[in-house]
Amino acid sequence: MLEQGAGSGPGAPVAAVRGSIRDRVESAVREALLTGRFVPGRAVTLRGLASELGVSPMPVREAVRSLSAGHALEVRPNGRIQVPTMTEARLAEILKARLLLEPELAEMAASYPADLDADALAALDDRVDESLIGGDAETYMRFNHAFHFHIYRASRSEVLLPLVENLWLQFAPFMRTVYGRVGTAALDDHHKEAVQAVRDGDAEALRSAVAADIRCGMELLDR
Amino acid sequence: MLEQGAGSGPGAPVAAVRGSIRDRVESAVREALLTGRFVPGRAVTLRGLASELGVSPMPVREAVRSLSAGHALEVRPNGRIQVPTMTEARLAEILKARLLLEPELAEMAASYPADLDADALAALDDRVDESLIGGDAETYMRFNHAFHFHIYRASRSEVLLPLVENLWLQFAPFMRTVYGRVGTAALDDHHKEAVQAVRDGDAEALRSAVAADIRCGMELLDR
DNA sequence: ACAGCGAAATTGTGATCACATAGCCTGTGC
DNA sequence: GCACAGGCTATGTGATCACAATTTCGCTGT
Repeated sequence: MLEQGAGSGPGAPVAAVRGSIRDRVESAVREALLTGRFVPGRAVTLRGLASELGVSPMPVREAVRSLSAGHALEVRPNGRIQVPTMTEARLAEILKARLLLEPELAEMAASYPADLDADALAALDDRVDESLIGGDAETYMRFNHAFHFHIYRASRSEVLLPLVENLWLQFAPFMRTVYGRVGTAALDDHHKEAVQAVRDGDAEALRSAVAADIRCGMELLDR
Repeated sequence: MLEQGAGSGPGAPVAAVRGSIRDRVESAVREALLTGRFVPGRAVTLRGLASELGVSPMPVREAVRSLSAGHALEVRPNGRIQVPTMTEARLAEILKARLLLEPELAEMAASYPADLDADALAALDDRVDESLIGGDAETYMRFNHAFHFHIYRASRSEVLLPLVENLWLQFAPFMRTVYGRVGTAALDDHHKEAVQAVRDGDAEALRSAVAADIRCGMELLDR
């Protein structure tokens, strides 16, 4: 379920992955949350994750603790851990926060056209469209995330960006269940406008495109 | 240094030592950061904290991991942990984020006048003024934090509030060093206007007062 | 067949140990 | 006097063990 790349055999440090085992675990869980492989309400156990990833429970404890600090995972009163369930109030707040922060990041990013790299962005959008047609929700979520954060990362933000990353971790699992119900075909994003804004170097247009894209995803939920 | 017993002054609720040792450790460190007892650049070691608090390094590891996830503590490339140092860019972003989120929380809070409790809020502001005159930066920071979050908590926010808490953890240690240099006497907040707005039940006025208060603290830094 | 109870398994928490590495300090040679 | 090398210490990381609380499952009695 969570295997990532090369075999996790002992003695094979897997040069590609960086640093500590804890970081690998955290990356794996983040990826699972962002692509919707972890469904809301799903129980997450330390030993379970540990054995899935072939590591001891120790690094899992720290990774899970780190994620639950940002409400990407939920620690229930009895101590058990699970993927948070969504409520109407929480979703409304997440969308409010997104509309406040993400357009701001987009506007900041417009100051660094080289980092924005319109061609790379357009290529990502193509992959988004492909997966939309294919109806593969997991792939769609991966590339949609990549598209957005390709823009946001260009802002070179140290503060807003981590906040937004947390927000995505919080609503991604829920979105996956929505796509499971209504499918992905009905989605129409505003990525094209964003790409054009990047090509034009129009910061305000980029901000608007991002805001429109977020609102668009929101409307999907009224059904 | 980190004791959180009866010695702590009023206004320092410190979450009444619930449950796990890890939570106690995390609360203690949060409190130390928010009141400026942890100065930027200060080294934080697991064993050091553990012995200070009289616990084993294990719960400290998780508490520190949790805090570093929100950039309240910084894990350096070599693995060492320290209170983050402030940069101009980071500070600018934090203030931008505060101006985006905190007025929003204030406006949301206006929907719950009972929770806002104008009298309690005014009492907190009195304590803020007292400590401003006394020049006790640590007490001032404690009550200023209590004042703001008394308002914010009334919003019953589940998403924005944790984000703002993280922001405060990030800039509080730096503010302490500023107060150490310029003193607290020169501070003029907009708390009175906020209290009045609460009494009037004027959401827009409350939002403006909070925004003005944040901008005010920002101007202090240009010197 | 079903409700109630008790044993067993699961799970998070905390402690202790082992280890590799990065700092730091001291001692030595120039 | 100063630069450098050596060992020594401090520190984070990961593993394993013990334990209490909770859940879960199976058994029993009616």
